[in-house]
Amino acid sequence: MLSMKAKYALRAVMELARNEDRLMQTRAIAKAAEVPHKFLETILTDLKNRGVVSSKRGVMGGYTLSKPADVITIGDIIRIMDGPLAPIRCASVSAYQPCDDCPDEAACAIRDVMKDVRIAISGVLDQRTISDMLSAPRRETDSILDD
Amino acid sequence: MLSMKAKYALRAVMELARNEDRLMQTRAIAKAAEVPHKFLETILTDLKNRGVVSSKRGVMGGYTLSKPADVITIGDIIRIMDGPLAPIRCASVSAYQPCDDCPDEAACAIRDVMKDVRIAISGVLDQRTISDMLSAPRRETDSILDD
DNA sequence: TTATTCCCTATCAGGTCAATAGGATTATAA
DNA sequence: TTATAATCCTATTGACCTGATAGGGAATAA
Repeated sequence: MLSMKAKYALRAVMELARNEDRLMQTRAIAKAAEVPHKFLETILTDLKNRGVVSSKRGVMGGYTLSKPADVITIGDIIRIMDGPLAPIRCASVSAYQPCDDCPDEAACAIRDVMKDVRIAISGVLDQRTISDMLSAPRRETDSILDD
Repeated sequence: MLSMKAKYALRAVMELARNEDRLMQTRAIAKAAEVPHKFLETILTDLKNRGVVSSKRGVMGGYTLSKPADVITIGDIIRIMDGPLAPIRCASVSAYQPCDDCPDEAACAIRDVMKDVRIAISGVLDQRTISDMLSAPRRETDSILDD
């Protein structure tokens, strides 16, 4: 599940990317990205703590991306907001933790499948960068697969 | 995120699959699958309403799968327990719903990526069946991709 | 007719999510 | 040096979701 927070963060970062290196104030970002202003502040704090954006305080202050938009992936942003991509902790690399009700992890078929799901998800989200999203080439990916 | 409920459901269905066509009581399933008994009852009710299992009441009653284990996919079970696989409703086929804060869905890059994620997830979960999980061939799928 | 088993409704505590409030701190411009 | 504009910090809120249990009703085999 993609949280509101992650969705907002993606929109905010895209907005910053559109503004190149110019500082942008929270009010302006909030308006452009349609994110509640106070909520956006907490989001930007998280992004700052994880090195995605930089800030400058005081009059004429604001936020910028701290690295080029083409090295920031969608996966980066979503991990910061929502945590690991893996559907279950025991299938996670960065946040591995065993299930406390699992008698034999090595033989767990569920974990096995979820590892593949994790790979599938990160395969998509770590390929796409913020700059990819800005110059989104309309693809026709409607498939027969259900969800 | 895979909920406890979905995880329990998978284990329960696997247990029923191991028992072939024999009726199995909730207590036995709960013990074998290590699922809290009362919680399991609600899970089995859901599975029954969606045609995955059948039940018989009274003395000597119990549950069985209502179709062969090799036509029940992991995706089936997870959808019943946790809802659509898509990370966001606007990217869902079976449960599509527009974001109420989206000015132009056709131009939404986020939706575009999430559609690909949905395809990636269902690509994994709809290929694996319950019987696949029982005869799990230990694969070496540890990858470099992070999560 | 009784023991066993599934079935139904209701409830619960704890946690997470989305969002806001209210002000402290810092920096610029006048 | 002061007014102002901005980020930053702490705390709180209501609504909803999750995992789980309680208590009994209804069917059925022995």
